Amino acid sequence: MKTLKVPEATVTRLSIYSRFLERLDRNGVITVSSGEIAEGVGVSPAQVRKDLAYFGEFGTRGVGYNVKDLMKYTLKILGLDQNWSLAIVGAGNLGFALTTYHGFNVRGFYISAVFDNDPAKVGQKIGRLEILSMASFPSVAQNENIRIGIIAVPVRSAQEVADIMIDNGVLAILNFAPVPLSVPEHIETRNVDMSVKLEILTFNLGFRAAQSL
Amino acid sequence: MKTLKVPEATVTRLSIYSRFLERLDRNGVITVSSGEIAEGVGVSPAQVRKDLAYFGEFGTRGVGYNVKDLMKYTLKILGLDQNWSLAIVGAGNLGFALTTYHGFNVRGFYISAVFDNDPAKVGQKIGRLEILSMASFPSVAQNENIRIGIIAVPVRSAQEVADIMIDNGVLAILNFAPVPLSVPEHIETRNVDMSVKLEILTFNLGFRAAQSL
DNA sequence: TTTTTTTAGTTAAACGGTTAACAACTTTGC
DNA sequence: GCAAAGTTGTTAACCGTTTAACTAAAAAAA
Repeated sequence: MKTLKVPEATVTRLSIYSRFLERLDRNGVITVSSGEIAEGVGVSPAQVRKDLAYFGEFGTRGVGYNVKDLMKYTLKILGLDQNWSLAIVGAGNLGFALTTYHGFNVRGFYISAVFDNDPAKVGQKIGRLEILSMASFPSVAQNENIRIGIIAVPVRSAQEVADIMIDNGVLAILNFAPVPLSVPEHIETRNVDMSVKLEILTFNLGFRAAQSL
Repeated sequence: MKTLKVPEATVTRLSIYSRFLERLDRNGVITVSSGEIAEGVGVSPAQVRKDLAYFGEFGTRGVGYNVKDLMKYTLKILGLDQNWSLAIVGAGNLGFALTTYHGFNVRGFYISAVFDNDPAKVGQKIGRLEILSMASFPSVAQNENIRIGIIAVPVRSAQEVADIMIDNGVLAILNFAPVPLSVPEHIETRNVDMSVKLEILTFNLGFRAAQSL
């Protein structure tokens, strides 16, 4: 099979296009051009076409793209034509927010379980979910077929949690702890580092100020 | 002044180096080499040296870098040698989590105020902070010298909130709503899109599965 | 004191992603 | 039915980042 390498930036944009297409579809839009998508999400039309070209031909020359079709294609490409069981580890404020975050539940993701090792938290409920002890992670992960884990624990526990996840069949980890995880090659991880983004902002504020001296 | 263009990826890594250096410093490490930093954060030694070279010469050949000094330099470069007043708008679960998130308070950031327009929330407290109505944003932003805003409201309100922030002197916005903000050129914005990261994971899971067929 | 080892800083090459131009195709208007 | 306008898919040039190799300098060893 031809191994076409898709830039991660393309996947990121694809996710954004997909969301934009959902919005268009909800608004009853039938057809959209690369230029309109570009305008809507803040990139160039060429970029939109190039990104889509990695995966096939979805449009009609002279016409554009059928919104509903392209939306379905993008969801399929992103692996969102199936449901993914998530487990969140860490039921602090962030874990709580993630568990109740509606954005996850609308695009193929389903939070199956929430774990925390604080005895004071175990047994409490977040919505429909009871906070479970990490001791039950293996059985729950198996029963619920959990392939994706979300880490919302402090830095000091993050690696340990990742190891447990991986030992129990988790293939991909979204890590909110500001520390790089050490994982086997076949495990996918991405960090959501809010502080880094914030520091890019302060860098730019200071840098610009310095340049305008 | 010579306008050296620093790649955003470099700034991102600088933030990560900086945090790693803090950890080394806490552990009493005096000197560190580019190779050790690289090892610690998962990049190449050449990358570390190249990144630092954008800003000056901080090391000693044959020796390495003084941890404390390099830590201070990176903090300075990132604009973290001063305190930044933040305002969070949106006191839902995410806003609550961000307000209580300790990671922000340790690196030059200080949350000065939390806003929400839900009358049921206004007046309630999150730790030391009372949730304020958006009506008070202008005066508070001025009094507290707020230059950075964090948006933790639903998509439908995000742009409106951004506009209010910008009208009241905010120069940089960290946006947690999964929608691109439309802002004047001189305003810095970055999105923290948790769903996009999650969808990169599912893409990679599916993509790899397809390739191994 | 000289040589070897270590490591930063610099330069150039390789790589990858973005941009822009163009060819192919569809629809619309005349 | 033909020409013009619109829009995609593709190719190639451009640009920027990363990687790697090299040079310079310091420390350690001989």
